[in-house]
Amino acid sequence: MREPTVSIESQVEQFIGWLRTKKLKVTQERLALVREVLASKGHFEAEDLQIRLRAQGRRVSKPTIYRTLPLLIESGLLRPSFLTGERQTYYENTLGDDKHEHLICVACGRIIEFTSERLEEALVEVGRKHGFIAQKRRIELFGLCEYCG
Amino acid sequence: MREPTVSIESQVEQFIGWLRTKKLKVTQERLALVREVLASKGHFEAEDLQIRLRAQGRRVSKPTIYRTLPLLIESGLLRPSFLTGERQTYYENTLGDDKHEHLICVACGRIIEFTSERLEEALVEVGRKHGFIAQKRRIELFGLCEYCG
DNA sequence: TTCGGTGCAAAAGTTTTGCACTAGC
DNA sequence: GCTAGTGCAAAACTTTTGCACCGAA
Repeated sequence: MREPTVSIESQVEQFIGWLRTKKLKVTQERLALVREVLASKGHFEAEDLQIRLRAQGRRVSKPTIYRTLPLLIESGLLRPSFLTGERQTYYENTLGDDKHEHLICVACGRIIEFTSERLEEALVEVGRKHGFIAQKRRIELFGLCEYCG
Repeated sequence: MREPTVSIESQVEQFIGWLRTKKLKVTQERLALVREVLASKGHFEAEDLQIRLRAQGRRVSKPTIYRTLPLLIESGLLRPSFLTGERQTYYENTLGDDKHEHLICVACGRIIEFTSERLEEALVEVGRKHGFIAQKRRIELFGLCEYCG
């Protein structure tokens, strides 16, 4: 089970700081949304957020959700997620982005997480060579897993 | 400029073979669509295909396009593409998937392609360790490029 | 007190469906 | 000739917008 390396509340603080930097207001709706997004496992869509919040007794409108998602993306806490050919916009928080790569089986849909020290080193070399400062990344290999190969 | 390693017509043949395997019909519409998709550079959406085909005098309806795209994805020639937080479904063909990775600058949007022998080796090792046979991949690093860092 | 933010209702888009007709096999 | 596939029109959904009201700073 993947555990976030950074606590949710510290990420909420980061978001509040980001809002202040941008001179945007820290509203109850935005706080509820960022907490829900950070607590989410895997990918989800706009409506999932509304349903989960409603289950907690918090009512946030669709327009507000759609207006808040881009802020979460801009602030770096969220990213669109598209492993398969969904027709809708799915999202995923970025808490697990570091050091977790994915092997995706095109036959059974199984997703295997992995880490690799050699991969780490190769990427550091690439960054140095191109003068690129990497912040986040997405590494996905598509193919056949050990059960389907 | 990136050149496909495999010719378009051989990929069209592959698609025809795939259709036959699935006992699906090889229609004019499907052939026109697969050719257009394979000839496309970068990301595009359903309507782009219709417009380009119409410019060539071929008329293919939206429903047919939407019904064909999943076939192209299933057959491995196409994949959804989501570099940024677009609200619509964009696609990209998989011709250039091999040996081209991306550095994406979050500040200026610049996309730098790179290859790395060490990365190659690291990925081979990962596959071997997990009994995974990789067919395609997507490797994207998000961060600041040499001009924005 | 002042604007930016929210919710509602309606609009705008995109993707899907039902059905009659067409064309691949 | 039989079916799967196509196009049209309409429906279904997701996402956006206009506007009046509310609440954070």
